[in-house]
Amino acid sequence: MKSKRQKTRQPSRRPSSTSAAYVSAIDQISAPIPYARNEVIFSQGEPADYLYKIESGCVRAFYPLDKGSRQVLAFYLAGDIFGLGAHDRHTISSEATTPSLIRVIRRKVLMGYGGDVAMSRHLLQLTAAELRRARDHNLRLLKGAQDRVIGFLREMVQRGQTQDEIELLMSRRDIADYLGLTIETVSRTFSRLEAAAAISLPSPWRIVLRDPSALN
Amino acid sequence: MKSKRQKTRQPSRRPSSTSAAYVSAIDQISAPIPYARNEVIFSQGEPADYLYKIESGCVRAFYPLDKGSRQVLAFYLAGDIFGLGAHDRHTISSEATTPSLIRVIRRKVLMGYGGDVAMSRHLLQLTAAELRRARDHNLRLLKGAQDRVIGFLREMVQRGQTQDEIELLMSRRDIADYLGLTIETVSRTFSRLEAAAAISLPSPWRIVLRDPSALN
DNA sequence: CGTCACATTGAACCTCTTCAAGCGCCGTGG
DNA sequence: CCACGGCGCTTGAAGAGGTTCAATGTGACG
Repeated sequence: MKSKRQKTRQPSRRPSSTSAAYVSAIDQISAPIPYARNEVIFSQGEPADYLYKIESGCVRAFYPLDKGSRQVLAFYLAGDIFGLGAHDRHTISSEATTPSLIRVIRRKVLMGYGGDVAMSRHLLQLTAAELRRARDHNLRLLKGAQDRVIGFLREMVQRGQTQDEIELLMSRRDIADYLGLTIETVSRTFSRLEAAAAISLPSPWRIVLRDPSALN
Repeated sequence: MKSKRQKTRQPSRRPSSTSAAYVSAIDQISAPIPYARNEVIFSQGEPADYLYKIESGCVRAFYPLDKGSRQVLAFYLAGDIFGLGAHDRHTISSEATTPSLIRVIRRKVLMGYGGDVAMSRHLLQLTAAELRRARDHNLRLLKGAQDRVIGFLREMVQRGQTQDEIELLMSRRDIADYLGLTIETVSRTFSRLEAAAAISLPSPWRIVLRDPSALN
């Protein structure tokens, strides 16, 4: 079903050690596929044959827990690559939190058939970056509810495009499952931050940073 | 300084996808160095030129927080390799929790000068394994105190050699900083598990699993 | 216009933290 | 050799913070 993509390969570019060439290579050997809200991208236990790059939208990576609850490990936004960290089969699941465009790339195509050195290193760097983000998130889970929410907002600001406004592409449940809180606590904390004039919420999915310094 | 080791290569084994060849290579190009209790192995911000493999003992990897407190991200035991996940400089610190023997290996030696494909992949697998453990730990931090402690015990059993007995190579403070609890809560939880006949504590650093099924 | 999913707000409960004291081990020094 | 002092572990009681249960509010869509 996806055989014709295979032949679209890099003609004359030699593999440099920078990441730029590979990022563009990913763009060239794949087409964006639309995913609906809450649509499954891959599930725990499935063969990890593909990598994914987000064109637009947002994805949650999570462990499914018993009876519908889940622990969200990470959010991926436009430009992010995910699906790493699996040897053979995926150990986590992932779904779109909002309608998204996502590029799907076969691992084997990326690696070349024999295994390309520079691409290996690139994947290693990406995985190492994931590791650092997972560790940072560990830190966040130790603090109180307010600090977790603030940390989340700062992460969104840092990774988003805008400086003083955040477009939340995920639900309160997603945020709560990410921060290890209940949706009630998340909502209450938002309200408290608004009362403290640190932020304002024109709508539940739009957050304006009124006093960015108050988030420290 | 490392020229003569290079020729010590596996004679007739072709670079298979298993790790065995590289693990033994690590053992051959390094000698164990003794570290004292609480001795610093590397600190946040230092150049990440080396990898480390534990011969015996235990190491804590952690983020230093303000005023002496710290978040322990992982423990490394005999056989484990650590120092991964850094591009250029270490983002975490690490210290021995107990007198330990640790092999120190230059990254560049491992990688060969041009970059060895299979070794790249091996490091990628190790980093991916670290990522999975960091994510598992994330999960653990969401549960209640008793589940965190039980999860810790199960991890120690799984990674240790013995089946029904655990030799704790780290202090209560290390455990508490790892689980995001206070030392009081850790101690209380141990006592409660002992009262419930799930474990027994002949000494503070020795735990006997009396009822392994009770840890589920 | 009604329904449904999601977000917000309130009050009681529960768990973990905090503060404080007591215990046991081991090394040092008289 | 014994006494002392320090460090780490244990245990107890009060307090804070988050969860739980419950009700209300609000926007999207048929």
